[in-house]
Amino acid sequence: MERAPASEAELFARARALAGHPLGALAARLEVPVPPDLSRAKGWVGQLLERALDAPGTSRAGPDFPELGVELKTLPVDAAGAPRESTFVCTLPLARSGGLPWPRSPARAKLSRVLWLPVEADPVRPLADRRVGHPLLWSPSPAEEATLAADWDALVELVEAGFVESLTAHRGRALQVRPKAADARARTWAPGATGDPVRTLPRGLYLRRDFTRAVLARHFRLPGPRAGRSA
DNA sequence: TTTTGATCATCC
DNA sequence: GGATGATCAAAA
Repeated sequence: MERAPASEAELFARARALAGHPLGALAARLEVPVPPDLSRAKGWVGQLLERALDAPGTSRAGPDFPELGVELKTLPVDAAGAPRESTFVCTLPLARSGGLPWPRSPARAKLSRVLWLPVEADPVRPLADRRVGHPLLWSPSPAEEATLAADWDALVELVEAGFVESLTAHRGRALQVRPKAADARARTWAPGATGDPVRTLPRGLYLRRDFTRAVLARHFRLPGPRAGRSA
């Protein structure tokens, strides 16, 4: 396992082969040390799976599999297979979002083709024992894409109008804007209310958990939103 | 310092 | 319990 997968089919086959395996076994095979927990290694699972799937490299710009145009996203899920967290999409280009329509947005570029890889994320379960789930190769449906596009346009419009400081994570049906920085003191430039640039906290675009839950539910028959108790 | 990978910690 | 805002590490 050294070369990058040459096709989507090969990538997906490799991902399927990981299903059911504990992270500890994959880490051992790759000779990667397992941290005691994720508090000081929040990206560890994602980076481990990149390696397990022979992604060309880590921390590069662009899709994880450039030849295939596929983005890899690990997804922390609970015992029922439902996502436990929102999903980071990309940094929000605060200073230059103006005139950037959804079709050419970095968000669309990231989300046009995604290999979702669920991973058990029950915090009481030791990291090494958490298993990889079944993969899903996904592109937004027309309805999903319409929702994403509408969110992008609305959020970017607020930023352009100088409302970044009052933009909270409550905005957006599928996409939301949240801090994305080393800490709360980080600063970048954004349009201000007066039209002059102002320094502000860097923001990222995240996929709401209900959105990814629905994506998984359509494919895997998981409990959807407001699912009742089992009979 | 920025981009990549995300989860943590707190408040409601 | 769940969402929001804050934070952590590696690599380039």
